[in-house]
Amino acid sequence: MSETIRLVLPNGDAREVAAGTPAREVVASIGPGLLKAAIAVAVDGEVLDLTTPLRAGGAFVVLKESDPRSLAVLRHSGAHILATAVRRLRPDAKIGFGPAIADGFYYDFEVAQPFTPDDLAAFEVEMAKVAAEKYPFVRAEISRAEGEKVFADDPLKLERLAELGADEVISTYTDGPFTDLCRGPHVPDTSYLKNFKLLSTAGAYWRGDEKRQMLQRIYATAFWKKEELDKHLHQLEEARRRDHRVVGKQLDLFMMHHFAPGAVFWTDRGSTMVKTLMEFLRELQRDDYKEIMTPLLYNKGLWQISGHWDVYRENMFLVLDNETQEHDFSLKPMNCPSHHLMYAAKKHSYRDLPLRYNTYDVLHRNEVSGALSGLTRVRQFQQDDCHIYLMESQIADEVERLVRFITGYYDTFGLTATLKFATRPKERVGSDAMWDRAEAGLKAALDRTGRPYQLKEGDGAFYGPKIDFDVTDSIGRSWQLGTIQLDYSQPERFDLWYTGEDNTQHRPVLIHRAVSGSLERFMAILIEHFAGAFPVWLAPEQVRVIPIADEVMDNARDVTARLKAAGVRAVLDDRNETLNYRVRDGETMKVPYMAVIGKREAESGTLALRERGQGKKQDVIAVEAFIERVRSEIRTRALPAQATS
RNA sequence: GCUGACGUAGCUCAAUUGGCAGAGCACCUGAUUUGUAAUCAGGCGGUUGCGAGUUCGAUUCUCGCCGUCAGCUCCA
Repeated sequence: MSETIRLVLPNGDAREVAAGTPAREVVASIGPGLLKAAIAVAVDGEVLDLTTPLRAGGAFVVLKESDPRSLAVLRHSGAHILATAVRRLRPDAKIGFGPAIADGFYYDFEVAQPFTPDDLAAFEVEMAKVAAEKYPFVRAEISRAEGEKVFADDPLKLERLAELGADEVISTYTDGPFTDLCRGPHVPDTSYLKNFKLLSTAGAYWRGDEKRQMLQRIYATAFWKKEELDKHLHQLEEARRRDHRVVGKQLDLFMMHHFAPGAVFWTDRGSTMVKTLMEFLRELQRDDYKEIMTPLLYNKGLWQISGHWDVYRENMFLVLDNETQEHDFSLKPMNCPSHHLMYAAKKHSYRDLPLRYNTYDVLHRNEVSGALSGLTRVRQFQQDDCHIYLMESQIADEVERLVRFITGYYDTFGLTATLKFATRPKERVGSDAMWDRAEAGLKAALDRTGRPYQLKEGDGAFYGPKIDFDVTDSIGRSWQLGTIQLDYSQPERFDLWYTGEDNTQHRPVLIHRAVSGSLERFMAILIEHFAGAFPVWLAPEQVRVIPIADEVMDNARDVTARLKAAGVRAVLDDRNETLNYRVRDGETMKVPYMAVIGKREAESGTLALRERGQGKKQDVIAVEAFIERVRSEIRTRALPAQATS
């Protein structure tokens, strides 16, 4: 025990202390003020609490509130305090796991009676008491036998205990009446938890395994500062306010029906938007892509070749063949096999590569009922899908093009993309040499774009490496949208060839590419990203013409007709309602422009323009000038001046 | 699929311990002709998701089905 370890402080100073010295003493030796502010420490990046005996030396950093890692410590302690409170009020609760997660923490309990919202409120009050009682978090390192005694009544903990290796340290943390099997680290005492909120309760399988029992999970969050908590809660509120299911109804974009679960009914307004998105994509792909349309329903023979029949059948809608009385047919869940059939139907020259087939065909995937959610998780959807057949030597150029294409598309919506480069997984097909080439090709292409990207080792598809595009929306949420996947496997399964310069047959390489993911989900993201206040080019109704009184109706009709003739989606609001009523309705429907026409405007060939979100501010401008302005905004796909809320 | 909550007019929501199912908005009709976020009056609108059961009587209680929502990955 007389061994000493060496700790190097951020300023370069070093401390030699006896192994086993609690971190607290080291911090205190640096300065008493620092000890007060310290939440935890990190040794070579490993976060430890102040009571932990230091066993190894290394870079020594004291974590204060300002360090993001300390927030995870607070939240983890919050989970223990939650369990402490629950145990007081529901002594029968068996404890599961209670980790910190991205935006807060949770704790899983096994209880005979599920928690109610009233329970949650009571737990929250009790947690505040536990915090006020200021119990220190006391770490203890114990033997397996002791552990079995301490957790004799907690079968879930015993299960975890039994899994711990013989050489692992078994530690517990105690705050007042509650002891948990826990690796730590924790804040010094329960009073550190001041700003927290219990959010929701839901079932969660023990160990995430659907074969195991269902536990009751309580989700919560905590922050150091009240303002941060309030901001977080406000953002949750904002997300609810923008919920595409609510906004979609308000703006009359789509509906769902229980006779077609997981499928979307687009209204004329919603379908106008979807068509506008497709037109935009078509324009971008006009020159270099071949848009094709292929069948939706296929004999299982196709799926046996593709491998879907074995590994994906659960997710496919099987269709009964009336003649054989067998489920010999299936709606397609993906486009690639159909595209391969089309490719294979002809001889291809190397001169024709890269050959890019793109489509908007409808796909069906039989998601389990509990997975469905609004437009973001559906059973029937359209992908802006593309399959590119090319020579290996063309990969780098092609991928570079695709990255520019996809990020450029997102830029149009003001969505910021983060790239993730996913490399070979453990389970994979193909030789190492093939993977070396594929990964090198993708990487070279990525580097050439100059875009930063994250490396996700081992996260690739089984048939090839891929680039995923994560997009951040206007309120900071992240969505996985586009993907570029290299595939050496399907060209073999489908026995695809091209004739090379040397007049022999070669295997093409395949790239799968999607930009929006599904158009349905992309619509959901756009609705929430813009909170329904779409850019003019995308808005289902671009201009609403509002005549003040019947005497100017003819003029208003004429202006509407001129707008329509200029390609503007204009609607005449000739309802027998007050001006105020119609202006309010236009604002509620988030129409970008309202063109109000009274006697003065009709006589002078102008209109009084009211812009969405600009309140009373109004410009009186000539009709022609306005038409030009709107056309220009449509043509340039201009974004709203600010993210309208 | 599993756990829990929920399902009342087109929409948002009411309806005391089981006792005639309501309101606002929307829609229709009429009046009003409006200068920038809801004009007034009248009217239409429901097998309370569907189907059983208990009961004199069910929106309410029980069961089954359908659907919606949250969650079921973030490793003591």
